[in-house]
Amino acid sequence: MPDNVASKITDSELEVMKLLWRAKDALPVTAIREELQSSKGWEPATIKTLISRLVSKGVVRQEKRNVYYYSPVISEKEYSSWATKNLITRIYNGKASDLIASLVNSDGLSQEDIAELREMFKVEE
Amino acid sequence: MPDNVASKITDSELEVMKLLWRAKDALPVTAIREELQSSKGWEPATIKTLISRLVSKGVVRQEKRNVYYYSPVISEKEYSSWATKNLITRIYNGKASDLIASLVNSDGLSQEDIAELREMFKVEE
DNA sequence: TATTTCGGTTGACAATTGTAGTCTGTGATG
DNA sequence: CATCACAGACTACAATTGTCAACCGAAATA
Repeated sequence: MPDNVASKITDSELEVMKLLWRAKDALPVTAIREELQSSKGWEPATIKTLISRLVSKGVVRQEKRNVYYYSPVISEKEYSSWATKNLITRIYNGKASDLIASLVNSDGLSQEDIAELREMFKVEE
Repeated sequence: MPDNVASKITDSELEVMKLLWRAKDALPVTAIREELQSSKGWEPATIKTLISRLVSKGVVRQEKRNVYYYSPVISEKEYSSWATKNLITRIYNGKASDLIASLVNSDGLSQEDIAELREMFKVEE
């Protein structure tokens, strides 16, 4: 998750990553194409480009079988926590609690979220 | 804060915004240049470009005096809460509490942060 | 007033991103 | 076996981004 890796996952590429993360196993292009073609309306060429770029960026691995099978090199958790820390660094001066305060003060939390958070931060030790 | 506005503030541009947010009043290029030239090592030309782009994007306003004075159209709070919600939508499936859970599970929070959060989510009613 | 300085505008240029077409070889199918 | 479909590699191309230079007119200064 160094900057030079995860930061380079672009919006479109992220859609591919999400699909790979959802899959438990490596996927052939066929499967990737099938899903993204209908869900995103992308041409097969577009999907192939995105996959290649992810491979060159080193965030997707390809295993040779009959045909290449693709799987993520970085996990969704790694990526999302990296992206979150990145946001905190960039716009909350590194203070995670500022981020959360901002959520609280800008109606960014649903009742449900709040309930879960109460649970999460209950003093339990 | 509509997508089409805030989403277009790029990394370099954000540095300019931060400076404008810090200033209580509108600033002339001189002031902006002075600060960013040393802090960021940018050429005056670069700084002028960034300002112009922010103006065309509608996130910075220019007031004509002897010389233009620049001030932010969107506040830092608006921007940061927009950016946060954007992150939540893009990578946490819209669940703010997932973001926070990710912070908790990835050592993204200092002891201090946690203390503040306990305070924040204490069941108080 | 002649000269210097610099704000504002325009242009530039490489790298990245979003989106897609082409070509070639090989495995699937008739 | 002949043909087809498609995976993979390469090319394309406009828009955006990061950086900056050049020019022009006005303000400051000598």
